[in-house]
Amino acid sequence: MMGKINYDKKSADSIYNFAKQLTGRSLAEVVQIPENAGNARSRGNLGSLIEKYFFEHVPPNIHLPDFEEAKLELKTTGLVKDSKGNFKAKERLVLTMINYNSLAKESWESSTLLNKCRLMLILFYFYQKDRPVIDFKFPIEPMLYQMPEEDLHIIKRDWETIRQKVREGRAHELSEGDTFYLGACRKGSGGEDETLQEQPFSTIKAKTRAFSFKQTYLNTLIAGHKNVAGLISRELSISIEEATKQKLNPYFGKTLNEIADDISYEGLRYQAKSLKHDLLVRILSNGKSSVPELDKAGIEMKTITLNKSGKPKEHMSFPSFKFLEIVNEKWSDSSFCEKLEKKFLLVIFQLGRDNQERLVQARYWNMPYEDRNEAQKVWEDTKRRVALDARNLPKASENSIAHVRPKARNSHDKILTPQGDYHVKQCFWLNKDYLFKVISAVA
DNA sequence: GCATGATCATGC
DNA sequence: GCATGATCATGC
Repeated sequence: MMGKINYDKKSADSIYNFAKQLTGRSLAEVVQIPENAGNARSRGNLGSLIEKYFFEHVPPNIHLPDFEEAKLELKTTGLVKDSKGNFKAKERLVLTMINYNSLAKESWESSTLLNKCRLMLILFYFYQKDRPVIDFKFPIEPMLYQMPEEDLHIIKRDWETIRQKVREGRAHELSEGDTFYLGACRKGSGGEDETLQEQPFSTIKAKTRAFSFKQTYLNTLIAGHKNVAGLISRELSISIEEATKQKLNPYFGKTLNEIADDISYEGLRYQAKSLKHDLLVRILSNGKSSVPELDKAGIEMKTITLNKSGKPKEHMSFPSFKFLEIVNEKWSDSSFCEKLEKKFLLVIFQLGRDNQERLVQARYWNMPYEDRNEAQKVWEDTKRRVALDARNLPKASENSIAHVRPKARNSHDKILTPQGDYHVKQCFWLNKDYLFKVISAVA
């Protein structure tokens, strides 16, 4: 245990410096946690334990920053390691609960969210399954987070998008795909016994939601590349949509060959089926292999190629699922559900009479609520049928929106089914007829 | 011509 | 070694 250094509750810097004592240590290594703290020692909320035993501080009401005088909100959030051993966010960062009735009346400047979370001290612990929370180490320095100028206008607009949906009486239709960095995430049980909330402009009750920073956005903060110069011009503070359009503008109407020439891309010989996607990533990132702004917002870029008559040539695939997992999964926790709640950047190519594909359109889209419900039916049906016979799954002709088909390296790329045999890997696909409807609708 | 099954090259 | 973002190929 360390000698106790005092801190000044009125000073964010002082609180920040005090918090640094945790770096490289666990809570239990820094302060004595009473034995009688009971369950809290092992499974309690680490954030509350930090407040109580480390800061010895009692926060005011939930609408104010935890350190009211310093206008500083304290957050404690988990890290895990990715396959390369780098830290990434275990989950999204919940900022504050949404009250639909008051949100509808708020302005951004006087909002509960900004008032509470304008300045945050974020403590990152390394999550380890089955260990007591007081033994989780804090492997990296705490972060004093103030919304960066180049992110602020995007977060503000996200907030306005959410408020707008509430003002339209559509709080029950909210989805994380509505927005870029700030999400309205589900909060609470989510099961059959979920308590739903009133909303001001509709009699339909809505799921309990909270404002949160998307996991993808948090990841970029952790990776420390939030300041990389990329898609967005800081001076202009333009929207992500506008920045995308500007980047792609020179290439509309051009063939793949012409585009590749323009950006000195040598890879056209290459036969990967992701050629167009790869080309676009290079354009949007100025030659790099990822686009930080799309990553931050968790945006899925998908290409659609139209045949000569203007209809999509192919269905749209998603990552494969595992037979043994889907049978025990819940729709709201499934990766297909998570994907469909995202925002998509659809980049459209069209095959011309000369058999050349040209870039014709780029648009943002997220899947409407009713369509997500329809996709859920396909998913539920798939779950049910996998348990009965993994070789008999929903076909494209059975539903207007989605179906299931193979997605594998080849016919030998198989995994175990509940029936005990091996069958080629499958994934969910959005039907091309549905995609045609999507891109035909006025933006 | 469409529905379904099979497969590509790449990057991590 | 495998997931990824897709396109190719075949049979009806």
